[in-house]
Amino acid sequence: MPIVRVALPVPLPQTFDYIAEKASTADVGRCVRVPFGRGFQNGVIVSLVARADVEAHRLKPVDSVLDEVPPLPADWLELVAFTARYYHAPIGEVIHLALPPGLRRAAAIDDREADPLLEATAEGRDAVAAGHRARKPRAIVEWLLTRGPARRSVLRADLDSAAPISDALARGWIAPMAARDPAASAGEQTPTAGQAAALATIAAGGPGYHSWLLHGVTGSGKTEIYLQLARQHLARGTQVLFLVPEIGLTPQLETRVRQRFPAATVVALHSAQSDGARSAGFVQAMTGAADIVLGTRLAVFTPMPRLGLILVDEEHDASYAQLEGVRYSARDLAVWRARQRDVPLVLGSATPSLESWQHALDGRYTRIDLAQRALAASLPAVQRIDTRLVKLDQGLSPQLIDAIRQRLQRREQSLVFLNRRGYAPVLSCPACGWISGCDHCSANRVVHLAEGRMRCHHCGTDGPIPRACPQCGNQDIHAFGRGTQRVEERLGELFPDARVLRLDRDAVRSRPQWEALLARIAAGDADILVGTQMMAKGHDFPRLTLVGVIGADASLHAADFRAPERLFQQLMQVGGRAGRAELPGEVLVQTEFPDNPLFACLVRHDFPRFCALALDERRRAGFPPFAYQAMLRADAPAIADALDFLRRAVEAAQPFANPALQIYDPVPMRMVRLARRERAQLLVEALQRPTLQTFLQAWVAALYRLPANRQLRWRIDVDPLDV
DNA sequence: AGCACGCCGACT
DNA sequence: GTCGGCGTGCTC
Repeated sequence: MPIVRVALPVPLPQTFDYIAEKASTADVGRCVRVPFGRGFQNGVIVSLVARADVEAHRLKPVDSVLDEVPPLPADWLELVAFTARYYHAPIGEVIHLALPPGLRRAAAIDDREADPLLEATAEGRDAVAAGHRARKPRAIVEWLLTRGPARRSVLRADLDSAAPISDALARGWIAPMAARDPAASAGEQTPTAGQAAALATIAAGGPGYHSWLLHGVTGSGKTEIYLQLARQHLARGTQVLFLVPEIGLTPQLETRVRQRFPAATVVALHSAQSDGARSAGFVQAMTGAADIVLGTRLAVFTPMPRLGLILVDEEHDASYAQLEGVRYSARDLAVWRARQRDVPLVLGSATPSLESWQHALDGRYTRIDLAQRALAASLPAVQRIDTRLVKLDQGLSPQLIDAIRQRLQRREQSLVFLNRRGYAPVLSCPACGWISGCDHCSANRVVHLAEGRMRCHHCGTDGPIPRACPQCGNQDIHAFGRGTQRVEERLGELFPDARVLRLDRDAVRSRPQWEALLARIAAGDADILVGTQMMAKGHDFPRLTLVGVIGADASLHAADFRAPERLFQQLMQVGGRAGRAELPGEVLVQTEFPDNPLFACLVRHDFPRFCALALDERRRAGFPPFAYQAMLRADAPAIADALDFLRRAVEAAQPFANPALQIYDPVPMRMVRLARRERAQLLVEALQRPTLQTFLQAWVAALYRLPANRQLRWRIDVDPLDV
């Protein structure tokens, strides 16, 4: 009697065996419905086994094998198994995360192409030539005749949304294209010398595994390189996986890819889309119908039978790391995946992560430096303003205010960059010392004057702004410090005729809102922008010539050893917004520490030098990438319980202790309290990855056996980014 | 995670 | 006398 091993979406570190009378090896990778406990669960058959790992009488029969969907391929199961093994997560949970919900339920899959590639027919041509009086359908034909075949969605987006596409189809003036060449490329740019050299180098690497680190400043044309590489691989008949940090912030990239490859089937995958859309895209990729999969970190789990190339844009971006639930880094998995499938991988960034940079120094990756900006613009002039020497006006130095004034006179745009939302980070009573702490977190509630609320940025709870001190009744309470709202307010007072626009998570809540604001900026309908880190991400602002950075010092001496890396990346990225084409840019950085080497590197745009300094520090301190870390985190309503669990975890580690492995003491987290729970953590470190992994495997198994209160939750974080 | 079983307070 | 609190234990 065949026995199948099934991964189920339960937080248990094991698989479950079932009897399946008619199962064969062909069913491995299929979704199944199985009885589990009281009810039923959907899972995936991961293997066929000769013997169950429990006594035979405990085995239950499979309820049903869902065979409308082709089974998930073996290489996909390997990827999922690797993820579970490396991140020490239950395999069922990894599958749960990697499979679209619709597919897990395995409803009938709609395989027909929802977005056909349309072309003008001979009849359509005649109708245009004859000047047929049906003006609107005729316009569609004319569009296709001038611009070439296009997807229905592209037509919809480009023409009047009410364009009668079905009418034109019914008239036979346009028709879905029968034969298509996915590599047909529209509007390809002639590569610059730098781009051509990069393309030649990568092409010389051949179709097998190779990791390339494409380092190019903002505007050096990395996207064009990605697209030309994609074209080369599409021409070979292979699929391209293109990972991006957040699709929400880069809507124009999806459009650009679709327009570049009108005949290719482009599938976008991200967590914000509907079940149906995600499942459809997943199946299209799995059957090989999709040519390009463009997606966020989730998309690394897309099965792709013809995979030929993996692209990871902005590889340093923190959003490749999933921080909740199963913790994984899509960038690191992409590297594993490229190796597994023996395909080339391109990691691109203007400011690569120190991990990737070091890999390039070690020769594991090959670095390609794209020096110039493609648009013949020079890099912005970066200057430090020593804030110890001047009087600040709501955080703004006289030099910055002057520079903004000059931009206003020249009708250019300025951006004040400040990584702090809200009006003021804390409200406080000078009489009794009361401060606006959050009841659920060890953080302060931030004043949001625009909304008239006090809000905790960690747990989201909010309340009205008190008029008097809740503790002593003093009416004279003050908002200390400043956030984007306060700077926006002050700039409005300083420059009453200027149009000041604030761009932060509070002002931009949705993608349409963001696009509307971007359009406003592009139209020149704003003079001064006040923005947080969301302004650092790749957008072009043609009239922006000044970036003022205020409040950068906070990250300079933060406890997190990665803070300077993030700061430098952020400042380089946001600085890259200044100056385009014919207008030179200027960046003014306000700091009390102008002598910090980080700023010296920034002034010279010397990313390699910054990396050398930062890596040297990391090496001497024994931090990643020169050590491998895992963090055990526990949280409970009371810190004592979290710490107690971690202490017992340390004891449980003793049998597997290894002199090459360092287990640190449990400590409360920097922000102990978050959303009514108190948190502690325990760091484990080794100089070699296998040392750490061998230990973790044994230790995590022991942790599952540790008795723990139901209130207590724990998780392991391999290669943690926040230490 | 669910969802059972299993022993101690206020209720028809 | 029961209905129900959430403390442990299991799920092939």
